Amino acid sequence: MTVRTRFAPSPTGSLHIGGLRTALFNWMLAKSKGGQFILRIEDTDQTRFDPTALQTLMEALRWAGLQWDEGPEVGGAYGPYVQSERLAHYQEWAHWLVAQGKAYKCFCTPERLKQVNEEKARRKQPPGYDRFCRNLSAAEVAEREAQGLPYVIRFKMPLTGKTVAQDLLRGEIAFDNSTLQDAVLLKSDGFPTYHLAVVVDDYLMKITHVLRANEWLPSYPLHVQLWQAFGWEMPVFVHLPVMLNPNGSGKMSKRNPPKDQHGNIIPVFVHDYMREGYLPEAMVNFLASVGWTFGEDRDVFSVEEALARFNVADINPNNSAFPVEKLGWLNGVYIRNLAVDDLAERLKPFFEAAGYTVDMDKLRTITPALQTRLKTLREAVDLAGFLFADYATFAAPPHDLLIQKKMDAASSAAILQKSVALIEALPAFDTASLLAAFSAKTSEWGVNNSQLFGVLRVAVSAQKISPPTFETMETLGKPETLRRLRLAIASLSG
RNA sequence: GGCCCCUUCGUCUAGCGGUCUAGGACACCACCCUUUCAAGGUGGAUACACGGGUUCGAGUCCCGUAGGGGUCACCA
Repeated sequence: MTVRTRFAPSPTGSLHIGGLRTALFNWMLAKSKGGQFILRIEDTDQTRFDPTALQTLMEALRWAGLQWDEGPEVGGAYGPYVQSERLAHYQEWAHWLVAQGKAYKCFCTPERLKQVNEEKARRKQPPGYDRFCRNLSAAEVAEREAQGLPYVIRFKMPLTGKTVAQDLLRGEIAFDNSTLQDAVLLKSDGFPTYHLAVVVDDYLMKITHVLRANEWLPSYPLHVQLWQAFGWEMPVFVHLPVMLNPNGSGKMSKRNPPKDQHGNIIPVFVHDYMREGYLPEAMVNFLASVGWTFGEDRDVFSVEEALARFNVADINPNNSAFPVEKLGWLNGVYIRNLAVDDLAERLKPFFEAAGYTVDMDKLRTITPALQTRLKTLREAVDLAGFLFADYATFAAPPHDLLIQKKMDAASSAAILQKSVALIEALPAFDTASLLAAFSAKTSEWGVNNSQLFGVLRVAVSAQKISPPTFETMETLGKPETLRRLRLAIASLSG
């Protein structure tokens, strides 16, 4: 039997980082077994539908390399893959359950439901539907239908006994049926709830393994009962651990975004990570290693290597804090492993997004210096954006930035004067030549490396932190370097 | 609160009854290197939640307790 897994998000907004991991595990299981990975869109809540979400979702999945074998834009033998286009199936099966006596029509209004719950709250009873319509006689039902009253279809949960659910990671989980509800299967607008749609579709689409967030565990017995009521053979269920806030205090939420130790907001959407310049390879490596381990004490691995040894049963069932710091480190590792030209190409759009016009020759010149300094691609803009700014707008840095430890304006200006002369006399203008020429002068000029290179750095970059000074100079070119040094001298003497 | 899940360093984790004086990684600290910032090198500190069992032997199995998390919609 070929393995078929699915990722079934609802298009209500951007893709959550946790959703991407759920998709990844599903994809890994299918791909590691030579099976199919299906994308299904669960848009059964008309009130929360976001028309832009589907595109965003597919973009994020493709960015991460999780191409689906069946689903929107690619089709497949079990379509359509959008639930709002499959209403007839859900209605058919919901009414089938009613005909079998396993579900019933409920005519209770939202107002009555609210009243029931308020009454229960007053008596300190747990909330829930009181099953009023479950006991309606055939005549009473017929009468309400004749009146044209709207209704929902509810599942007739067994009142006694236990529902035993199987989870691959946890074994058997038993629930007392008496604690379970008569859940709504079909809403009054004719749309199914998640519970009905997920069971019907997983069956119809021949899904063999359901990997979903463990938030679904509480409604799992309902699903088990549904599968049994239909008489269908269940897929294997795996409830995935949830990624919590970095401090472990709760789910990573969109409304209260988590913060790191510096008070910076930690993004929860995949698109935020794309925008910050995380590499998809690093992101996949990272997500795969939260809840699952490659083994051999290895933390850096390719997705192909992961596929070769992936086994769902090895997933760790306990929730985990979202290790952001590790993601940054991993992304840095992947950046450092990139070929220089590749990195330069990936960096280009980030400079452009910041409004700079990118000269690829310049970018390639400075890229090796940036490579060991980045955790994200976007950080390159803060570090080296000045290289791509219009030279005409360059303003000489202020004194206090220029003047290094144990130096003053006069000595700094003097050093810069000598530097101008040295560069002008230099036959070549590249990092190695500059380094050799300047290194030879420190003792003669009575300064140390830190002082000399420091004043030069600030003079050409106007930044205290920058890529290495001579790489920066080479990238700027000789005329611009000299111009900036003279500007600094003028600034110091002014 | 009811129900359900989970519990090894600050964090992600290895461990599936003896090889554990508990291994790796991130973060942290120190030192080295050094042109700022990084990267790199070396070293260091830090964990089996607690209490009972089972067993010759428990981080590993069982039961309690505690803690954390999830969930209680005509949302998914």
